[in-house]
Amino acid sequence: MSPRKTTGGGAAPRRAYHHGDLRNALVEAATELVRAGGPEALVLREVARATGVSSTAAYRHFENHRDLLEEVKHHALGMMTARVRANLDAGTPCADRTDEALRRIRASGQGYVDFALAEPGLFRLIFRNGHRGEPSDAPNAPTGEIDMPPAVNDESYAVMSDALDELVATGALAPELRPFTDVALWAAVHGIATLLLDTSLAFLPQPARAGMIDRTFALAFKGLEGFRDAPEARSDSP
Amino acid sequence: MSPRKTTGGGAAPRRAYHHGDLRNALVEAATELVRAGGPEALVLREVARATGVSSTAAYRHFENHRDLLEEVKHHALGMMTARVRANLDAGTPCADRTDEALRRIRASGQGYVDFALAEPGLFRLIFRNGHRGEPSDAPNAPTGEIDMPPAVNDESYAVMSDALDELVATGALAPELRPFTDVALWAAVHGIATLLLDTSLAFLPQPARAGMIDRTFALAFKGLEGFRDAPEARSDSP
DNA sequence: CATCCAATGTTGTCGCTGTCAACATGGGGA
DNA sequence: TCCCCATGTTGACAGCGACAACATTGGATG
Repeated sequence: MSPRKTTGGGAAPRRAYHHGDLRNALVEAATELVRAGGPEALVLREVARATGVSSTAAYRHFENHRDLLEEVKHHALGMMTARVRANLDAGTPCADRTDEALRRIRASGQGYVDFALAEPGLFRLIFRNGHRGEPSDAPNAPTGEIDMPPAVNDESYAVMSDALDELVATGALAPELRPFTDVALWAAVHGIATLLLDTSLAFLPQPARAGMIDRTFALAFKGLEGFRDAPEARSDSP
Repeated sequence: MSPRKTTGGGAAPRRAYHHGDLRNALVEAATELVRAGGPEALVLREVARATGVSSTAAYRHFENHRDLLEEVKHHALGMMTARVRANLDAGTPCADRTDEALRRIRASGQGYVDFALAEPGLFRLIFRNGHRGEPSDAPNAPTGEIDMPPAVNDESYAVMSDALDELVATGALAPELRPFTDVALWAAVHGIATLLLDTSLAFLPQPARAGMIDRTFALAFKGLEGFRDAPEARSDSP
């Protein structure tokens, strides 16, 4: 089945000592485990077993369990951004710049939630710091820069962030409110995805879950609409 | 130190064979472990060690690892609701019914985030389904009822939910938009808390983090403001 | 083409964990 | 007073991550 780098054409008896592409095969198998059972399901020995290799073979390609997990995380993150981008390209662009920016925000957010619900195991892995037994905590670390790109998934986050800049450019978003609004939108989208996965909301029938997503998006976009003018102006009309 | 159920007043030599309150002591020690290192740090043998008891003693009070974890979860959830309630009672009530409802929503949300940032280990445990190796997935399970209380923490959630009902009563929230809006608000609050804990946002300096929380709340409340009228009316003025 | 070495894979082992069965203890009801 | 069962202990097993020592090659070098 899998393309082994065997010398002759013999079937099974003479197993190739060197796998040829073990690293990728391990990542693949590990990804499958995480997809099926979440981050906790990634067991080194089982990955080796699934790949048909000895228990410690993985140590030639990864430092330790954590290292392999990190690799799978990157892999999963790639799948996620791909999904977001696909969802982005699926829709038809709007002529109006503001509408187009809003469309992109909505599309990327929808793709984000779609991925989370379609691949809960991978999604849980992506948002996970703190390995087995580690303190998993590093508050106020030495990052220095405030305006660093704070995203986890650079691309899909950049889409939304750029769209917000575009809203500022078209006058649909008050410049004073631009900072941190990307994070606020991200929070809404990430929050509904997480809640639908990790709380009792997971047990609700599909229509209710869809309604919750819609309402969350509606709330966020209504809020964004309200961000058109700076908060200082208390009067209803100029 | 700890009140053992010894017969005499002797100091140490004659250890009481029966601990007397082992169950609570175990939960306490386990909670401390989770507080320090997150859910993964809960190790049965270490809990026993910390309590000064044999490795398998816990099995007289809990079915297994998962069972103890679940108990700690309940314990942690109690702490969280306590924090929310404290934050709620700390503020001064508003005279206006609408303002008071909004104040309660904001206060409970703020308490929610405060707890998450103050106790990341416990917070992570609370929002966690899927044990070691389990599928951790149960979509569209047999819950039947749609309008069941979907919350994890009944009390603090009920506060917000009741406040939304109050907003409908005072005319500050369109009745058509009332369903699922509780979840949408919860998503925003839960989202920002989760992001600040589990992503690179955790490394940003405090002012930036505070700004993100503020902006998230502002976005949510602006959205709530926009929920005053039903979405069908497209005109700007009646 | 022959040689050898470093990359790659294996075996054996250690300490740790969760869990079970069998045994020990003793407090409180008959 | 006695004895039973809840409570705690000891010993063991399998599975895990990780390391050290060994085996096997493929490809660069002569």
